[in-house]
Amino acid sequence: MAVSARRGTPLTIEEICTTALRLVEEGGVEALSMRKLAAELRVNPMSLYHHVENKEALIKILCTTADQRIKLPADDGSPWQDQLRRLAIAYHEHTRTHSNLWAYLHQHPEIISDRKHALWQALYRILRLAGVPESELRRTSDVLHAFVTGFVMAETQGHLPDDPEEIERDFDTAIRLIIHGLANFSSPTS
Amino acid sequence: MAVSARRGTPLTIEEICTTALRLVEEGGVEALSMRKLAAELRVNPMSLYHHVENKEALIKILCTTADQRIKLPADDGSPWQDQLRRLAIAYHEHTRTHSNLWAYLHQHPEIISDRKHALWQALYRILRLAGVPESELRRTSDVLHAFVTGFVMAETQGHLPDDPEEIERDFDTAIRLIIHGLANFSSPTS
DNA sequence: ACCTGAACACCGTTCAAGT
DNA sequence: ACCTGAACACCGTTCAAGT
Repeated sequence: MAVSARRGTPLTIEEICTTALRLVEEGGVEALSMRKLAAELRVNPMSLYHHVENKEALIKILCTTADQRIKLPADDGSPWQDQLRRLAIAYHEHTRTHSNLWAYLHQHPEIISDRKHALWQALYRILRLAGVPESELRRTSDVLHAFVTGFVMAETQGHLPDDPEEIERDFDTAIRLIIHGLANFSSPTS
Repeated sequence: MAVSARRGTPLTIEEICTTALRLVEEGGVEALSMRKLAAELRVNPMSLYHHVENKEALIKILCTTADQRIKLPADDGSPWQDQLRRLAIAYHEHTRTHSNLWAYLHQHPEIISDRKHALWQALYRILRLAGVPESELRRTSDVLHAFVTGFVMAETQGHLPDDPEEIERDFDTAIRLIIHGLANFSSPTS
C-alpha cells in the first residue's frame, strides 16, 4: 500500500470533509478549491479524486451531512403559533451556524430534493394544526419557507443591522407578521 | 488610431455591455467570462480592459443599468393594501425579467447600496400609510423586502411549481399573507 | 488612443505511471 | 489499492510592445 510521502498516514474521506468544511466556513464555497484543499492536507491534488468523485460531489457531501444535523422541535401539543415560532427559530439557528454552506445550497436546489425532509413534515403538521386546508398546504408551506429563507438570506448577506439584538427583534417581527397573517387566513374575516 | 484587425469597427462600452448581458441572461453570471465575451465580440480578450476596469466592474455596470429600469407604480391615493400589492407585483416583474442578474446581485450586496433607492422610498411611504410607526419603518420594510425577495428566490431557483398560473396563485397568497399580517400589526388586537 | 501577444498565477480534471 | 507528476483546457489580469 502506498502512503503519502509527506504525511505518513493515509488520507480519509472524513479528514477531507472536515478540512473542506473549515475552508468553506472561513471563506464561503467559492474559497474552496481542490488544489487549496490538497495543500491544506499536504497531499497531491489528485489524491483527493481517489476518495471523492469531483468537487461538486464533495460539496454535496458537505451539504447533506450538515443538513442532517438540524435539530427540530418535537410536537409537544402546544398551540400552532408557539410551534411555528419554535420551528422558525430552529431553522434560523441552523442556517446561522452553516451560513456559507446554506447560501450555496439555496442557489443550487438540485443538491437536495427537499419535500421528504423532516423540516417539511414538521411544517405541514403545524399548518394543518393552524387550520390550513389540505389543498393549500403545498402553497402555504412554500410561501412560509420562502419568507424565512428570504430573512436568513438578508441576514447572512448583511442587509440587516449589525446589532444581534436588533436582528432578534427583526426576526420576531417577521414571525409575528407571519403568524398574524396565517391566523387571518384560516378564518378569513375579510 | 488602431482598430481591431478582425472587426473594422472600434469596440464600444455599449457593445460590450449588450453582449455581456446576453451571455448572463443565457447562462447566469457564472457563464460570463472575459475570454468568452471577447471571443463573442471577435476581439482580443485584453481589448476589453480598455473599456472596463475588470470583470467585477463590468458586472456592476450591468446591475446598475438593469436596476434603473425598474418601473414602480405612482402614488394614486388608493388604499395602502392596493398600493403594496402593486409595488410587490412591480418588483416581482422586474426580478423576473432580470432573474440571473438579480440572483447574483442579491448575493453581492456590496454592489448596490440600497436604501436611497426609489423602491425603498415607495415602500416607506406605503408603510406609513398603513400606520406603521416611524420607529418600526426600517424593521418592517426590511422584513417585507426579505419576504418578497425570498419568494422570488424560490421561484427563480425552481423551488415552486412550473405552472405559471400556480406561481401566480402562490404569489397572491404571499401578498395576502403579508397584508393581513400588517393589518393586524398596525392595530394590534392581540 | 486603442489594440495585441506573451506571460503569470490560478482553476478542475484526465491519464499513465509509480509503489 | 492508493498516490503522484505531467499535461490539458480553462480562468482573470499585467505588462510591454505594436499602430
